[in-house]
Amino acid sequence: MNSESNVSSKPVFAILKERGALPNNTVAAHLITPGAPPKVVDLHTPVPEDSQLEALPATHPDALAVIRHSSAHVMADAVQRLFPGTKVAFGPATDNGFYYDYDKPGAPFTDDDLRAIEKKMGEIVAADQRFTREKVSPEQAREVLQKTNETYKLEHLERLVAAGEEISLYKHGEWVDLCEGPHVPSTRYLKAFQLTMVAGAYWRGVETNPMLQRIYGTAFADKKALEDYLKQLEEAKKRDHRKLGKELELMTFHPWAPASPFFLPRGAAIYNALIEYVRKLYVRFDYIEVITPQIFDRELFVTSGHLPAYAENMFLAASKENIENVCEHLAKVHEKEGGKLDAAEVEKALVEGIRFGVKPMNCPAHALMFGSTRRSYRELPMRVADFGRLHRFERSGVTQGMTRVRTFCQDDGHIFCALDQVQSEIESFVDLVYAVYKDFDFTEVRVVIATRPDVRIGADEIWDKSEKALIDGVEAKGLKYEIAPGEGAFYGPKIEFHLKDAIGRSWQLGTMQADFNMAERFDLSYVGVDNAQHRPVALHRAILGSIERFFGVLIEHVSGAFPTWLAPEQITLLTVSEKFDDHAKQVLKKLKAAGIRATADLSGDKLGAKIRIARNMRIPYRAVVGEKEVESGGLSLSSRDENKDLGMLSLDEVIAKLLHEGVPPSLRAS
RNA sequence: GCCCAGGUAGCUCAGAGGUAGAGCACCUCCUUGGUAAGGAGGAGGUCGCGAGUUCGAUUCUCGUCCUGGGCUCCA
Repeated sequence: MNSESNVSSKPVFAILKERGALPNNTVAAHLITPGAPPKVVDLHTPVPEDSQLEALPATHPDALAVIRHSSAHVMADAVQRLFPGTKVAFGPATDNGFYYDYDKPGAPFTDDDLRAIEKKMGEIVAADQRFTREKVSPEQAREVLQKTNETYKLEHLERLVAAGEEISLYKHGEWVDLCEGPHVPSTRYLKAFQLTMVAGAYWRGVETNPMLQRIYGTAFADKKALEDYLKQLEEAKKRDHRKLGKELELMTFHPWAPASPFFLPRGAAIYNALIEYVRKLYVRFDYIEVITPQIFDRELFVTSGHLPAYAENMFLAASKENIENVCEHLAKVHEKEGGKLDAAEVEKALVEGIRFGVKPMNCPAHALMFGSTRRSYRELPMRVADFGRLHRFERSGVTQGMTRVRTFCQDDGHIFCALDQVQSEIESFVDLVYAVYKDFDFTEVRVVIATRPDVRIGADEIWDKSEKALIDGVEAKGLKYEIAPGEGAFYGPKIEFHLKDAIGRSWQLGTMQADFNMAERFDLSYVGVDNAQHRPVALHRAILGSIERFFGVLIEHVSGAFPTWLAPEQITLLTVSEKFDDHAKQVLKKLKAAGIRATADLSGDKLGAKIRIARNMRIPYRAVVGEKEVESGGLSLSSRDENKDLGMLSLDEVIAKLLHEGVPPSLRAS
């Protein structure tokens, strides 16, 4: 932006036009600098005449972001026309649309308001107002924003000035915004938009800041693309694990256990199959499984650092005796202080008097086990697995179906190893994770490295070492990754493996965390080859993450149609009439004896109805039992996945087929 | 926790200041039917919970719990 060129500058559209490279649907352009990612510029921005440029059609993803950002401006314009006195804050494009945050005096926006705003936006679009960019001095910007009393924008301006950023104003019609752009040439280019919802959002996302009203919208290059997107959203809703979980009788919830799933028999079958799958892997990957307590003396959590670094997320537990002791203590203080008690005193008494904590993580228990006896370097790396149930108090507004719950089980494990074993443990864990995700047909895995948070334990040198170990490990495997600054756990940085749900929200499932703190806090050691004491390193890791969350994401991934190896019912027998019930019962017995999860529909329904029910329940195989089957001793099989009739198969063939498909792909014989 | 929207039968949902309705599921009976819903009848609700306004509240008001969408946080 500040490169001095001796070539004269011209607006982008003029240059492209001269070169005959400006198609009709162009909304912006890429300014290409060798060795750097292309920069999106608007068509009226002057650039050096010899610039390398590429016209962006409306359908290009980068152009879409421009369209959406411009839509946000037009929405803000419409809002301020309809609701004078409303201030604007931030209004960016997002992955699926755009939003703008408003400080609106009086009542929040209603759905009717949204429709009115859309209508006003339509008028602004029809007026074909040009977007213009103006490079200004901080003083000029200040003057404009003070005149319009845009206090949020003024605050932001001062940050930009402090950071030494170039300041620009964008204008369409009479509406001005502090904005770096780029934008479409004119409002007429906004052909398909829709406002979707209102939500509260804190100014700058900080909870102590005032809450603003955020209006979300979406915009596309044309009406058809918008309709396709809305249709896709509808489809995604059908796959929602909360809806399917209810329909397929997988789980249920009760207000008396908020955010805590009950697994119904069918859900429990899948849940157990997932754990069985991981257990088999543990045999192959040299893990040892342990079972640890649920409730601990608070001393454990003081030692581990969970109190106070994680206290807000913990359930504390007390015996009746604990509470009586606290009450007695407080009663005495109350008497001595002449009837006065201050809140701090009460809190102190409570926190100290409530003796127990419910574990939110397994690691402290594993540390105790490691420390329970003298350890040798020969035992390392020691890979300790635990399917213990964890409880975390999640704030009421953040829980969500199965993907964010208050009680869950992780395929958790801690690897105690020597410093020089860290790298290879990280690398082999990455291999393990990818092998597992492949079995579930998850291909879009996002890798994030989360670094030190503000609230943390341990010295900065230790954090430097931990973060480097993770980055080295991921790079050694040649994986692409993003850095999430400040997102690490309080005891160490994390590699996170993210997968998307039906609605496109990204969830962390697998994780590996390097922890140089825990061994220190629990004073863990092992005897080395040199006969001296050494500190082990602890690696926290989970593959599926929490079984609950993984289950939720998996339901959506397969739309409730679980592969045969996970399906709660692998095959169901459908009798043509009651006359064949006895035969069906015999076949059922044989299937079950062979280890197949089979059921039979002996209801009075007609065959067509039974088929419909079985299909709706997404059962992998349906077998019809009638006259022909009784005579031949076989089964007429049809497949959910191939969606076709497989014809008459002998019972042995059916059993062989189901046993084969009954194991995860990576464990099958052939 | 904060902002917004919800909570009516097991499920999906309609309804309205005068003590509730549909479809599916469930129960009984008829039908014994060969590849996506055969028929008839029946039972089932303190309209999330608690207060207030009212002659009367499931409907209006307030509080509370739960769910959903965001903000924020995490597996």
